[in-house]
Amino acid sequence: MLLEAARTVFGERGYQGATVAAITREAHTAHGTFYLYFDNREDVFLQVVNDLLDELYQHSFTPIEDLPSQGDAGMLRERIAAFITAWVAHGPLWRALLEASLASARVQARWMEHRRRFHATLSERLTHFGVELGGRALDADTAAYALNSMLEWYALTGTVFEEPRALEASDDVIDTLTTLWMRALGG
Amino acid sequence: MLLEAARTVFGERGYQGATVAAITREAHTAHGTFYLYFDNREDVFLQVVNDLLDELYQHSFTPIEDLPSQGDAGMLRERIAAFITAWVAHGPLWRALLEASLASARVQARWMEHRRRFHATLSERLTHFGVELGGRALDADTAAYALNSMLEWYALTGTVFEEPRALEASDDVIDTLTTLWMRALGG
Amino acid sequence: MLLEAARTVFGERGYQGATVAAITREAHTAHGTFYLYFDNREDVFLQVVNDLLDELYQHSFTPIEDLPSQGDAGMLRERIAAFITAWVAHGPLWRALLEASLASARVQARWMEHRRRFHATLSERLTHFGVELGGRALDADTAAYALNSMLEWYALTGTVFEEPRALEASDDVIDTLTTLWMRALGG
Amino acid sequence: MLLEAARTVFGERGYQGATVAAITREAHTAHGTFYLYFDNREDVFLQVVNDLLDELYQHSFTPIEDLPSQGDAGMLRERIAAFITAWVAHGPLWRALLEASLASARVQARWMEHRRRFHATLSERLTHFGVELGGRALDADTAAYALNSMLEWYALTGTVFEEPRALEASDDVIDTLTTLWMRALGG
DNA sequence: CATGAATGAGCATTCATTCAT
DNA sequence: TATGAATGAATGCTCATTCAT
Repeated sequence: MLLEAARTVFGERGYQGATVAAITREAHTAHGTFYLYFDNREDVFLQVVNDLLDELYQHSFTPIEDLPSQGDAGMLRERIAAFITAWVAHGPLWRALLEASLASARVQARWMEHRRRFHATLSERLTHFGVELGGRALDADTAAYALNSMLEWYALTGTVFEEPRALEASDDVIDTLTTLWMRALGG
Repeated sequence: MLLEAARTVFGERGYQGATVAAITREAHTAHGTFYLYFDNREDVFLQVVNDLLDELYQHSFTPIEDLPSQGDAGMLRERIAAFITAWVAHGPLWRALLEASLASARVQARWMEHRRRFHATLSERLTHFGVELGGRALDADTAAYALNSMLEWYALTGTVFEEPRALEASDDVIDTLTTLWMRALGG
Repeated sequence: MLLEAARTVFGERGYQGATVAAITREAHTAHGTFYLYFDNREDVFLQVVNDLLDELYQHSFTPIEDLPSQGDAGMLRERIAAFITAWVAHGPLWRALLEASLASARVQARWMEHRRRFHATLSERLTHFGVELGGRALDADTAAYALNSMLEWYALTGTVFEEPRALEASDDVIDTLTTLWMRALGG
Repeated sequence: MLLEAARTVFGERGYQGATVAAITREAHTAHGTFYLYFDNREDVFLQVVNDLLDELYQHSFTPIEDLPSQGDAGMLRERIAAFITAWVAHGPLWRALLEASLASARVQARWMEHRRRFHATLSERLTHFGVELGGRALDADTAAYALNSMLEWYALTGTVFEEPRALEASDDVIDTLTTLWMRALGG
């Protein structure tokens, strides 16, 4: 099937390297068949990453119910573990997503939709629990954005830049990231 | 001069969009002249970003002498401000760097060299000051990597994804990022 | 019905622009169904224009019984009006006919058959009434061909080239064309 | 040279049939060389027909100084002969022009510019000499347009539709066309 | 050192036509 | 009769790279 073939090829050759010819070759179909199902590479890529984005941002990171404290750090740890694991599991495709986001405004927009929804949720939580910065209130939006950036880039650089450290979701890594979050939020 | 022209063009059109023809046009030289000085686009790009990387990782972020505490948070704040400012100042070129890193292993390697040297320094500091996680020692490498990821991705997404939040280095943003660092490090 | 759909599509998109897919889409039939009824685009176009050509050359321009004179210019005027009106009524299809005639020898041949029959009739009339040129006899064939060319191209350019002048069959236009004919024929 | 090769190929294969590959093959150059000199087929065609259009409408048909009368029909005859000869000489290219005008708005516009300038000149002449229609003034614009249409379509159909009658500019043909003009104008 | 014309491989896209169901 | 998925040839266009001058 073409969608699966596309997924394979995007994983193997990235976004720019995935030609329509390569996809149809992988799928054992004629070149023209591709255009029966997709408008172009951008279109097929959007279909490929759509599920992935849903899984990452909706399933693995549902709203945090309670401000994490030293006591119930367990829930936060779980989310972080799920997030990192999801990235590690589909590394090559995330790399392709990054590439595609630099080449296609539509792909970028799709990704950003998901990210923003997640930030909004997170920011809301931080605001609700009144995280403080010294005496002043911590800018919840910025904090949410920054903490998410930490996870995202940690995960992305693992595959994208082949940083061995970030290539697997070991317990030590999860522990450290969780602790950083907890402390940053004043837990 | 060709190198300057290349810098301009990479800034305007990104890495993939920067053709040799565009660079020579900008430099008012003949197309063939390009190949007297550079092997190809990858080569010229490496020369263009070299200075930038030096500036970012060596100048703006020299080793931190003391573990930041609430009292002398000033120094940390300064470094963070310098880091973010450096990214914001050359946004389009960093975007091009990201693009290039996905297309060229050599560009990626060059960037990673700089990053790793910085991580090593930071990790060393954290180890030296014995940052603790609960009773166990915090994994200094991972923590250094994660905290830097936070800054880097915060800065990158500003230009790359046109996230308005991260497009300027406002005082509020610097404050928040500094606080997150301080707390994460147990300050 | 496919034939009607084809007529619509040829009118809307011209000959070259009318794809088999567009015709079957318009007809709400499957793509393959087209080939049950027609060999290809040329074939269906021939069927579409056949009626049109009959109408134009046989109905609107039946033989002229008498040499027009200033007195009974009425009949000639009527024919000319009918001819111009027929072209104006189906402008887009005539445009398609012109296109098709340049792409397909068979379409061209079909059109020419009709034109030649008309010319023959007209030429015969001119010969019969002994139209003279100075002292010598006017070349009836050439005259018939030229006068018909005048009308045809006047009508065609209206739609084909969007010459506003020739887009409607106003009384003034008909008058002028009639007068030119009458005088040319020595009436 | 590419322009000459293009001219040859347009003559041999028409507008639609003239692929860039055919032109470069004829010119013994690489495919890409074409795009060094032209933007696309439309562009090269415009350059090919530009001279032709100038020649036809400016040189062969300069303004008529005096209303032709039976006496000085010579000048009118000369113009008509020149016009018909010009068409006959480059038949295949005019055919291509007709094709191109149906496919490209820019080509059409270029042709129409020339035609309109010619019509304006002719119409002006007719007005100046006060050609009359019965008692009323003949619509000079329409008459000029129609008489030109006669010549144009006579000439075009010769090559385009391989009407043997119109394939050469014989004396008899020129005589007849001249007479038709003279009479139509009331000479 | 500098030029810029020429190259040609590479890729996306369209569409008439076929054929198994 | 009708379907519509599949085919693959054909074509336009880009651009890194070479090389004779």
